[in-house]
Amino acid sequence: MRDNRNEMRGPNLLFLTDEQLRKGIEAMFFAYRGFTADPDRVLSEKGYGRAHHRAVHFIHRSPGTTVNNLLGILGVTKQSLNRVLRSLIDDGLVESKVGTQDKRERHLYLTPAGHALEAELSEVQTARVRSAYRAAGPEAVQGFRMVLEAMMDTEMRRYFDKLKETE
Amino acid sequence: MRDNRNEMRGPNLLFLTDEQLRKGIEAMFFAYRGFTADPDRVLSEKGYGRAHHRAVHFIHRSPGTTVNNLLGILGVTKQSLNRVLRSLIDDGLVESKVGTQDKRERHLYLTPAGHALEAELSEVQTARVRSAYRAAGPEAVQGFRMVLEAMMDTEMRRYFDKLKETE
DNA sequence: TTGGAATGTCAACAACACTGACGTATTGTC
DNA sequence: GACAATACGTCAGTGTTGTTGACATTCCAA
Repeated sequence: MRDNRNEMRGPNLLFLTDEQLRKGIEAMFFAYRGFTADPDRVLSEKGYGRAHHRAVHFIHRSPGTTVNNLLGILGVTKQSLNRVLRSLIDDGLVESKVGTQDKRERHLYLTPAGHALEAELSEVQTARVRSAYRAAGPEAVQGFRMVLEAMMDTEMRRYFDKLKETE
Repeated sequence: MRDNRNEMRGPNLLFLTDEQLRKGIEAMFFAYRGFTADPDRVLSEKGYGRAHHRAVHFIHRSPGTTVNNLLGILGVTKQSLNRVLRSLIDDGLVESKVGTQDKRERHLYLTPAGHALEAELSEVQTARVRSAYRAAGPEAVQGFRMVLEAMMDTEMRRYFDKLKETE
């Protein structure tokens, strides 16, 4: 059985009760739905899915990234990623260039059309996050980010920190 | 084009820059993966998926809830939910009782086996959230919750608040 | 009592993840 | 130069989870 008496250890641990934790879990569930709702709408109009969004986002973030690197970030199999990349390349949103040093690698870039889709997706998703940030205030946002980072797998945090370096 | 010059409106708006927002988006993505990783492992051992987890969670949370109510909370089609409920009922984890007042309704309850699975899933997921909360501290947790709530669709927040009433 | 609304079920299909196996080109090593 | 390892792509098969469409049952109100 889980320790359910954190309350008795002092008032500063009240935020660790099972009830608080469960509400955090539910908040995470509902919020993530909102988080993806707007991009999902845009994507489905164009016959794409969430997987395409993720690929486009991280290629935009790290232009020239290799397939292997993207695989690590997204945490899916190459077969799964390949299906998505295939359609993006065929539709002219992503360009795949053979590596100059290592010709086995493929470096991925967004085409102008790819940048347009990225901008559209980013637009609607950022709007919601911005609105949430504004409503909650700067200190809340800092706490939000701290909890999220602590919630990641260590391996994922490595990728996250790498992306953060552009800060 | 999005306004990219919030910095110029005063130092208190620095948290609303595009860069900050994008990092928030990525944090949300990576953190949600961690958030679901542990339950996913438990579920796949037993031949279930994330949808089963959600159903079990909310039936546990609101015993006797109807299919229709669950539909609203989960935001999927009834056909999709039905498949999940079907397997849970067949496996003896969930009981479906015909309503006494309105015989069209089915009221859902966890069986002892259902409660056991719920406890196991809750255990591993809560452990991660608890650890993240502990690492971030109470004020961060409060901010985390505020941002998440502001990020929900208004309709989802209604469900969330309803669940919160048991506080 | 009859027709419409609400509730739930069955069937078929699509998106997207997975495993496993294999092929090809390139790189690095012995 | 032979050979293993790496990077990428692909084919085939499977499973979960979402979708639409069709349909049975139950309730309620005209």
